[in-house]
Amino acid sequence: MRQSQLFTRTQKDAPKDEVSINAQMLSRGGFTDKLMAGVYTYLPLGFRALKKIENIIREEMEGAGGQEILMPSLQPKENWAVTGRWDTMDDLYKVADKSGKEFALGPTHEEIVVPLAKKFISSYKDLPLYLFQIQNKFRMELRAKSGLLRGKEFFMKDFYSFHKDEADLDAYYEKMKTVYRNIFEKAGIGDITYITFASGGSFSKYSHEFQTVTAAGEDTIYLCESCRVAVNKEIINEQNYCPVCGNKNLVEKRSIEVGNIFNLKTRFSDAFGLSYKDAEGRVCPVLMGCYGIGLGRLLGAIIEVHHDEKGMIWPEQVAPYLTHLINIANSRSVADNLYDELKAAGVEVLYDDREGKSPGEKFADSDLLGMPYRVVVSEKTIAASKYEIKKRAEQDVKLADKNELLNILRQNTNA
RNA sequence: CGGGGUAUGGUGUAAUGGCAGCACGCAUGCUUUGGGAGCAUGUAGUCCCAGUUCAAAUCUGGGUACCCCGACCA
Repeated sequence: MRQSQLFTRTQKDAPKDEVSINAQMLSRGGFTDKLMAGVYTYLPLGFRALKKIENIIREEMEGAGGQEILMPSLQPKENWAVTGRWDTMDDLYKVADKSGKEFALGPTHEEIVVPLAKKFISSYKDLPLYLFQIQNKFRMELRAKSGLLRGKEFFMKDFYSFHKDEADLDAYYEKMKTVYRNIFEKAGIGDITYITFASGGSFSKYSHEFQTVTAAGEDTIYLCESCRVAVNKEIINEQNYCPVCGNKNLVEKRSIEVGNIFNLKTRFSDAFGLSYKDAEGRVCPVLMGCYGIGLGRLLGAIIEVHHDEKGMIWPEQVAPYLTHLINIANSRSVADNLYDELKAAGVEVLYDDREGKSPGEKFADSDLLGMPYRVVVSEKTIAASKYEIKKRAEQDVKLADKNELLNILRQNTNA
């Protein structure tokens, strides 16, 4: 992408109504635009990062046997009346049409996916079944805050598993813990994201959250540093020691909940009468698990964790572009050629081809936007027949000829 | 939903009752090019509705929006 053609430009100052690091940097970098409190537009750079996250998640969900579907956001009241959540879920957006018929804007999709599954599940041979979607959710947050971390409309992956018995559900639930670990590892926050025991509701002792430790978090967890698991503050009164090793010396940390997995058992299949016939012809309830990740929140969490005073520092797998190519030479011809060659080699590159900008301004923009690699073409590099390459996260600058450059960038290209 | 705060060009800000100013951005021209360039000429603003006053960005009332703390948060 030629930066001279890019829809957005950077801003020197953050808008005064954004306080959180992620919102300030996303706004300054032109990654997102706030429409209203808790509701953001993803602009080209932000949308690319979101898509990178989406692709990581999709790959892992498909690897876990998930089949992707897309369910509606506009949902009939009747489905929510069946589970009782029309009246009890107080962050449910309710809308009505001209005739007075009422609808919910989906905050989650158990009320839709269970009746849907009922149309196709009738035998033990149909189980297990794994369905997921990546889609906008709506929740009436009375106090949206912290940029992308808590919104009224947000992009979420929700995954639902259907099982014939508890053993199968439990085994799959354990498997999903590993799948989730992989996702957060790829997203660049694996080392500071901890599986956390949280309230399990009425059907199981615990649910499990994936909590990323950062001062910007709004959750409080108690971490067992040796087991690398945590306990959410919400259950610390019942569970004040490590559930794995019994350690009582837990360390209090602030954290962001980037994922949650939940054992639903028969909570929703009972409500909708979702059952199957076993090999003996007996009617049995289907057991369910659900597994969520907020993509926007994850994106915000990545920035909260990976930034410095100059800007964002994107992990390679979620960066909008791998490389930021900057021309500060008098002519664009050398940089133009390199841009074409990088693209031809499959390297994702944002090319600062803008005229009339000072080098300082281009470097400052590059630091703000935070692509993993910066490649500079200048009079000095042209004279040396080299290119300058620098990692955003590191100070060292090195000169490389074209082959070296392509090798470095290619080995980080997952194309 | 309780409490607190804020609202001035696209962004950040100044002006406490008396000419709405500055910086960045943007536009045009010339110069400039390794860490947020220079000069010149332009562009663009007082959240909304009432009220007080000779006069309101400024005072009063109402509304709206946004931010922060708390509550809430399958």
